[in-house]
Amino acid sequence: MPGNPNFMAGVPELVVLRLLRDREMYGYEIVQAIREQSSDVLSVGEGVIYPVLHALEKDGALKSRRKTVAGRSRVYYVVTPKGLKRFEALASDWTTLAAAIRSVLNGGQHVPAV
Amino acid sequence: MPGNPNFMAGVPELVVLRLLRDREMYGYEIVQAIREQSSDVLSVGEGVIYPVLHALEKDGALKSRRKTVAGRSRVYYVVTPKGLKRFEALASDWTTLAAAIRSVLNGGQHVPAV
DNA sequence: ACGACATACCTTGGACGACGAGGTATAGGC
DNA sequence: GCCTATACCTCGTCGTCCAAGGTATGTCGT
Repeated sequence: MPGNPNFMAGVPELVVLRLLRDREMYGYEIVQAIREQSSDVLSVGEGVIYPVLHALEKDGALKSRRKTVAGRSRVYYVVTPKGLKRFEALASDWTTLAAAIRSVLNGGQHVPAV
Repeated sequence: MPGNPNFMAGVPELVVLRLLRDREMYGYEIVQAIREQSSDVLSVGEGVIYPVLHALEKDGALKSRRKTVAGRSRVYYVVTPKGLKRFEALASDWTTLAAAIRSVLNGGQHVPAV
């Protein structure tokens, strides 16, 4: 059957998990944090982030709670242990992948470990 | 309208152009070269490569010629100047992107320009 | 001679992620 | 009162990737 885990996909998910690993955040905040922390290179809009958050929560990787701050109702997310494991797996995959591509770009030589 | 250039896409294209920059190659050979040069991390099958080759040729980034080697009929591809420019643009984009993601993974510090 | 395998090309159908656009609601500044 | 920013969300679309399958021909073992 067709429809395989696209080897390139899942970057938004990875980034979201990374941000939430540090502290609890809400969707709107995450969108801007990604923009800022990547110096505007990554522009992952709300149309991407909210579905990712919902999917991660449904999967048990995140937990949410409503909080009202400064008269604003927000949905804050925190990473669960399961989410942390998932982050570590994704981060590892990404590192391997990026190294492999770099390796090809450099002419097929082996890239020495850091 | 929806349907934007997916910011993550184009890795197969990038890799194909990189390989062909060194020497002319044919599809079947490219598939295996990617596997080997990436130590099996990148497994980009024929179903990906052939369409990419056709699209690049149609775009004027590659030129093909049939050649028969050792009783085998093959379609060899070479990069055109246009293809070279395209490769350089893609490679630059990829480098920027990978740095941005790495930056976020490392905690949002600024990555100095290359 | 014949089957099995590797080489070499190609197309099709579909899954999935990413995306822009749009829709709702409230708070604060002018 | 109005506009903008904040904050949430969903829908439809689209591009990309992918496995599976199909064709053809050369080589090797038996």
